[in-house]
Amino acid sequence: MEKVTIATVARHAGVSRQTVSNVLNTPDVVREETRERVREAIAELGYRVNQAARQMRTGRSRLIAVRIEPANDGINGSVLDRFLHGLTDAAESAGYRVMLYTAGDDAAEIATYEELLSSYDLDAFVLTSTHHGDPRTDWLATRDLPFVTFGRPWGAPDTHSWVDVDNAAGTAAATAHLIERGHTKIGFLGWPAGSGVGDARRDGWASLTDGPSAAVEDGVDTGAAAAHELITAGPTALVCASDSLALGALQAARELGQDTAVIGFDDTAVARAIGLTSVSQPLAQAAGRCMDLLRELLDGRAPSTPTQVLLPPSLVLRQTA
Amino acid sequence: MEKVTIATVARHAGVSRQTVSNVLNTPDVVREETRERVREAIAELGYRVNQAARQMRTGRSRLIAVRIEPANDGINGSVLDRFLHGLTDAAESAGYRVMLYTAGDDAAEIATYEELLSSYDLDAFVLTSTHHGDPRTDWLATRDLPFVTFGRPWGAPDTHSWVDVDNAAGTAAATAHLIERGHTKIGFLGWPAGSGVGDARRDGWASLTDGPSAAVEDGVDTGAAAAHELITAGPTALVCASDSLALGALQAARELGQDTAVIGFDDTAVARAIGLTSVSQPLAQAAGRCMDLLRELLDGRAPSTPTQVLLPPSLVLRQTA
DNA sequence: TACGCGAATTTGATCGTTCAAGTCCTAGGA
DNA sequence: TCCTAGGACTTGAACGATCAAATTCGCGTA
Repeated sequence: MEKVTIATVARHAGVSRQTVSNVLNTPDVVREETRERVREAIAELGYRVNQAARQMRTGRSRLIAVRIEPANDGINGSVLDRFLHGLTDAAESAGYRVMLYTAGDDAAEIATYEELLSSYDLDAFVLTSTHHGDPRTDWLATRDLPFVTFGRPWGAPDTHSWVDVDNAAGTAAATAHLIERGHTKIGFLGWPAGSGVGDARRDGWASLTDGPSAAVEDGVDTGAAAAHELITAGPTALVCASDSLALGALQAARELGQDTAVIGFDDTAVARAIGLTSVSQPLAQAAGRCMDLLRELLDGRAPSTPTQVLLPPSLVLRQTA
Repeated sequence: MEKVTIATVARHAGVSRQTVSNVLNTPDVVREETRERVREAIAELGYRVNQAARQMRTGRSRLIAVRIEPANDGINGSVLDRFLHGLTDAAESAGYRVMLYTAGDDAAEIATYEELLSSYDLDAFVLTSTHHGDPRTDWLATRDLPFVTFGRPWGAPDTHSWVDVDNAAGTAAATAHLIERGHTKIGFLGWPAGSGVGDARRDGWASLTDGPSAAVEDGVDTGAAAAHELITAGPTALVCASDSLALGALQAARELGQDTAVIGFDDTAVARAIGLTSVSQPLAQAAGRCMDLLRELLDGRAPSTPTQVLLPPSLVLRQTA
């Protein structure tokens, strides 16, 4: 079977190239009868738009770029994995495709933007792992390029659209659940102050109770050590900022012979494996919303002020709480 | 800054468009002096090839497609994640980019191939999760499309190039390590016969010893139950087909008050988190080799018979063995 | 001196689509 | 009857690269 182009379809339907193009891009300017005839021809011939040709003329590629990060060293792998899957899904149904790239640091990433834009005419970017003083958003914003971040702009004004998970709501839900179960002394095991995410997770817990708390770097061992001390202070339950810390807490409780209730964060594979109750981020949903925001930007129907979406996480109940 | 095309460069260097194109694609036909002059102009203007235009003429996109799977329900998340990262990296340094797609089943995936080929002129595919009677490889092979699988064609002849990890060598290394540590009665906890990967992992263990063994569906609970029985049969060490099973085995050993040595497979986040000794797949390396094979195919310098690459996994020693 | 040959470079056509500027046709108003 | 308006559709040009064929330029040889 030889190549089917817009000209083939046109000939087959007895119209001109442009009319076929119109059926595809601005169907309302074509008479209904003609439109149907062309659509039939398209279906019959199995015609598909050649993106390269379209792109050359319009300058748009229907491609979206996302950075894939090295597998997280810690316990929290596969969060990005799930987000990526959701994004690919959402992009597909919007007629877009996801392209991957890697970059060692922010500067390299910005260089990659230039490359992707000039070589591939990329339509938009989705940024993850936003952090304090992130130079990437500025770079993109200055050039008026469409982008959305998954993660809010920590410490910077909300000058662009973003989607994030409400971390505070997550730990608050966890704390509320423990209170409902009758716990009255609930501790918190988190990270050192300063990271936006970590602070929010602590705040959610602090909004409902005021038990003992500790702050350590993420890790199973650090978590175990801190939990050891914490538990001896008397709480019957611990809310943790990550599954790693929660795992450490469980180990500490076992060593101490205590039946401390423990709740983690991120609902990682580890949590599923060991039956750890954990706060789960709605990653597929977040990806979908990112795509929604991007489409608004790309279709030019974005509101004048950027949109911010904050999604509530859910609590996955298992054995540990 | 306005658009820099090949014509801009040509004007700047005082040559024709075609000469610039030659410098880019077949530098050896251009006189050295001219070549240098053109290269300087390219650098000075920051020129980059427009892939869409190139693609329209050549029919090649320098794009490679990989399917991103829904996050594995089990404990083994992030294996694909790491592979993807490696592939993106390798592709980048070969001048290619990775495009993602999703597909519910093999039929949907084949439909996606058609779409990707006709709309985006995809250059090649990397397939993961190969399985018995995989229709995808046949479809691609019949159409003479370049592809490589990560995972060998289970039960089918080696008619295409593939890269895989030597599962048997992995469990053999684990077993050898246990023997070296003085264990004489080493059991195996694996999956029901029939899956290529699972059988290979069992074979590796069986090649060095002949302790008791069990076969159950993957999972922490199923693993714990099976290990419970297995351990009472007397082995002082267990080689497991997955980290999930290994985790179950550890739980069983603890319940029984035994200090059974345990080794898992895949070196997942869980293993890292709980200190489980595990067999680690060289995913970045596998991705690199996949890309190597693809380049051979794409450059037309592939040997007449397809290449098969079998990579040895490594044993990551931690506390459990 | 003229000729032929190969290396180096240039010119024109082309890929498949969309944009911009036509053409054609019918209906309605003066 | 003629003119205009506007809806429906068509035509030519252009996007930026590469392919194929043509041209130019030395240089060795008859």
